[in-house]
Amino acid sequence: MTQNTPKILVITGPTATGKTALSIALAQELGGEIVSADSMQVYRGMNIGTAKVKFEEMCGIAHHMLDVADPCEPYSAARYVQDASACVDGIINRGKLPIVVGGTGLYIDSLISGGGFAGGEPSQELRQELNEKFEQLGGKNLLEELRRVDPERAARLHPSDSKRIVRALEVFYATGKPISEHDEETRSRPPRYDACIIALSFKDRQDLYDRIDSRVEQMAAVGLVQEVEGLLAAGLSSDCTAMQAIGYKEIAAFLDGKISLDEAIEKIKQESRRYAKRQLTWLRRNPKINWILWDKTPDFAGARQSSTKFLSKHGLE
RNA sequence: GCCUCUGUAGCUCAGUUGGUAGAGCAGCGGACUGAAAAUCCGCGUGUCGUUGGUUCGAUUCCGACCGGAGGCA
Repeated sequence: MTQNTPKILVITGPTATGKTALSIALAQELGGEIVSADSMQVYRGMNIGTAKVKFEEMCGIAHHMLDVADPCEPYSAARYVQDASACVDGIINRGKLPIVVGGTGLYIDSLISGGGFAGGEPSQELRQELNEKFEQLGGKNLLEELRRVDPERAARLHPSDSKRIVRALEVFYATGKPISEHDEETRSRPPRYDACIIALSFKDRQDLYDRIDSRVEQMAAVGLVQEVEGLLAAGLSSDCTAMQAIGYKEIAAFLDGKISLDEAIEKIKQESRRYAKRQLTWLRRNPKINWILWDKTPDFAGARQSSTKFLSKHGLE
């Protein structure tokens, strides 16, 4: 890492662990601005179901990377890196501390690491063509096709992993270069930022799950159904990326008469718990993370103290 | 009170003509580089209600008891 790699603070962790509240407290204390790292909070109008910070809660702290896309347009990790790095650089130029906060691990890692993504703008036509081919010929055959041009990547993928097989082929056909080669090259570049990463979670998994469950109840109580209704009325359809969001697809199924509201809410809770588990799996492999583990309930005063400690250890503040 | 059915994994249940058991869902672990709140992979976690009896051996057969459901009174 070179001497002048800009330093940033990252606050992450699974859903419903208090990232928003801690980030605002730290931004006030340290003179920071917040850059969201959440793949669903980028969409306008998706507020309740994504637990987006409310204006009153911001306490005057500048927030970036919220509401930057229309729910019907496809957003992506690559676009995120482009947009968010511009925000981070702007904050640094203003002499303030960038605080990246969110739970989308791929977005955060991609932002910090120096590499870009393979190929240029992905072609929707090519991708759709490959998706159809996957449907028709099956994963085994497509994986074989990939093996001929990129044996290294093919060896790592399971025949059922449609998204990754399709993407790997897409990159090869668009650029003539195997994605594995590209990834190797990009991984060796120096990181874009020198990040002090703090992750929040609970000591006891059950406490995390209880909190997720009650937050979902809250969302339902303050109008999640109406929010989804409004989005659907405005033209959001199930093939939009935004409709992959937990909370939205289930309520849409309810509004469609496929399941009851109770079933939808139970499903949202369960999917959120599973999502939190996947987030933990992602985070646990990163040895650089400084963990703050809540005992039953968040202790923000204590968290601010340990955060300051982590930051100074990192040469920040 | 009597009769019938029932009790097996967290849940719903299958099964063993007697050799200590397996599915789905839930759960847990993992992967992840332009869809990532997506996508994908792996893993049975068990006093077979309790207690006696028969048996080399009982979750399985028999008895009693306890819990649950239904029926007759």
